[in-house]
Amino acid sequence: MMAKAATSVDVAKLAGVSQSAVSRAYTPGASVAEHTRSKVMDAARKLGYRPNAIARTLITRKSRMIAVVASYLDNQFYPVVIEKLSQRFQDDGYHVLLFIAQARMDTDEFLMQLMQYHVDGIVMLSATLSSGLAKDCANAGIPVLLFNRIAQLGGTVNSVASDNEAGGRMAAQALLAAGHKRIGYIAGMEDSSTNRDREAGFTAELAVQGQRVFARTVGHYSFAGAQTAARQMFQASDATQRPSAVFVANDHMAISVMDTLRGDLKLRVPQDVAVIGFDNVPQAAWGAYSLSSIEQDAQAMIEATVRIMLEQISDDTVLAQHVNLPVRLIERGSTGAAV
Amino acid sequence: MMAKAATSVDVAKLAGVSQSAVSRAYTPGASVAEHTRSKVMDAARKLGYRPNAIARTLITRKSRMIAVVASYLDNQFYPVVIEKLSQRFQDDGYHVLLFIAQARMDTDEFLMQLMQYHVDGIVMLSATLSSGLAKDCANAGIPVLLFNRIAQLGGTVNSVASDNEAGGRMAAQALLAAGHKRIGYIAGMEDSSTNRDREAGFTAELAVQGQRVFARTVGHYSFAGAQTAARQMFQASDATQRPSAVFVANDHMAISVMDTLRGDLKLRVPQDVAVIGFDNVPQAAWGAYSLSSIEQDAQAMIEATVRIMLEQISDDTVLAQHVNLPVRLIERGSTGAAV
DNA sequence: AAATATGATGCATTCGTATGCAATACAGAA
DNA sequence: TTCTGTATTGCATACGAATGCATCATATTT
Repeated sequence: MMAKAATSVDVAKLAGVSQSAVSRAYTPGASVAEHTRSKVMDAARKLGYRPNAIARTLITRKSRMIAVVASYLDNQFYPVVIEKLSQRFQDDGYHVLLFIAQARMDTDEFLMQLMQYHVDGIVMLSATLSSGLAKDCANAGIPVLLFNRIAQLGGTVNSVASDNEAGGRMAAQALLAAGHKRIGYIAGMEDSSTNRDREAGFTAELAVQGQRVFARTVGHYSFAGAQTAARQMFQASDATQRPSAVFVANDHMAISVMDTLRGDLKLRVPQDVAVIGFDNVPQAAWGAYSLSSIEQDAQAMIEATVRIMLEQISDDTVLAQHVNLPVRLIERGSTGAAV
Repeated sequence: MMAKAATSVDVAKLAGVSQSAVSRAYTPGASVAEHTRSKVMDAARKLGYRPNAIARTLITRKSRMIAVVASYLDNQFYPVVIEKLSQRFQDDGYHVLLFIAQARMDTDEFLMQLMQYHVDGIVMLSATLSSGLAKDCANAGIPVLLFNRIAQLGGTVNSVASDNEAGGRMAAQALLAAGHKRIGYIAGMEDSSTNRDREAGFTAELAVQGQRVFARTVGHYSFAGAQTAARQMFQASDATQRPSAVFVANDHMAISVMDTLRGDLKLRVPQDVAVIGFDNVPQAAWGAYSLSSIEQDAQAMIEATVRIMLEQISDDTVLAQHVNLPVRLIERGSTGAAV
């Protein structure tokens, strides 16, 4: 057993043609007679031949592999995106090399390894990459795309994101329209572009209506961090000392906030505190939460991502693109809307 | 721009040595003088040289890539596993090629593509593979491991799973101990080994105590399917006509069941119906659900998976292994336990 | 029938690295 | 000093498929 796999030479021999003919039989658009092609395919079938993608990559310099870099998959937004993104790439004949960025390891170091595999492109779902590495990728002709965040790295890096600022404004409008006067904000990571933009839109819209953020704490986009942030914000026993509504920078944290409000602090949602999140992850629709949220159009983001990557792979003179997609308010029970 | 990457030949030229010397400088344990190695490394640094993993794979026949096949990432059990599994493989210098099995495509066809990439091993997180393909993999010397399911494919395929039968028994014991007399079961996929074993253990333990399953519906491991299954099972308005407790084949469905019980059917958990799930996904601990569950030791499963894969990669005479790990009951509010 | 265009095929080379083998250098031993 | 052993090094080749170029066969045109 463990018979060494058949090569194009073996197939050629059996089919009575040259190795080139075999190669051409597998190359769409190549110049081969239908007659020869079928001879090749017959021989290939008999031998169980499959072209060796590694050897092909070596000479064509296209691996048809896309690296996808993610960090925490706790936040359900990412698994959903990874699943759909993989499917879309697969539909176009690309394969996804998944890299989980770990806090304890050097992301740059790992990306260098990916470059050794000659990936055709890199999609960064979470961690950002250093400007030095961005330059390396540009030099190597490997397109890079930041998903759900904005590039602060000059013109070589693409980005696909939602209109987070507009989303922040929508969240403010929803809470203001419900008559809230004391509105809090629980931030994600201070230095992330999503947090910055969501907060900017949010405070700007509050200002339009003559309000300011009543309270602000930081949850670092983590479940545990959000719990702490919620406790800090709502510790006051006097109801007038705490917000009557809160905008949480993403759903992942918002769910943690709701649990904390109800469980630890014995506050009702939405009667005592209205909560609105961002992303519209699947769990936001779960009955126990019925979380109002600003929906990101994940499907559109994915389509844009795939389109841009394929464009840049096929033509490396295409300039970096920055896509900003519209978001949408989904009102549910957590802001007092009819469920 | 887009300078073609430096090759070992370029480095050799600059360092004044042969290409072989460069190769050896990067091969642990190869015969190179320290003097030459440092000359090579200096030159490599100047040129930004990185060994080409593709070319290396072609000749060594080891890609250091592991294919991970998953299907639905909705069930949070899988994202968690994928995240940790990727990290563990990364720690050992392996890279994960992720394949999302889609219902509409032929999984076998896709796996053939993976084999073209000369992956060193395949981990199947969900979809099973055909016996024909299993044989192909064995012939090609590619170890295959079924994660969270048992192989029904003879001796060539490894598997790592939990003791699902014991888990089913634990679930039954927990509900019986609470005094329930009408106990239902909501099944996953009828033909999956997990469903089969969990149900077998569950009904066996009920039988020991002189009970039978009071009602049974099928949720197919999907969120929507579980909703339907719950409605069917609990439609009776007369409380004595419906179960007072239900074991749901996994947490993903159990959460859907709880939502349906509370939202649609206006039943309280655990007062009207006790619910217990399987997997102990992160969401089971969320305050709004506080779902009792049979915990799978994901970390141990991952360790076993990595260990087996690495063993088989380094020595293809190692026989297929079947690991069955113990599970543990986690009692929470949904079965009336103190929260 | 001769001239030209078109399609099909094979030859030889290439991609970048690893490795068996022979050659060399240098050490210590006799 | 000469010989034997060991550590380095370079040469040449292999991995498996793609492709430019030349060749040859067939179809079309005049």
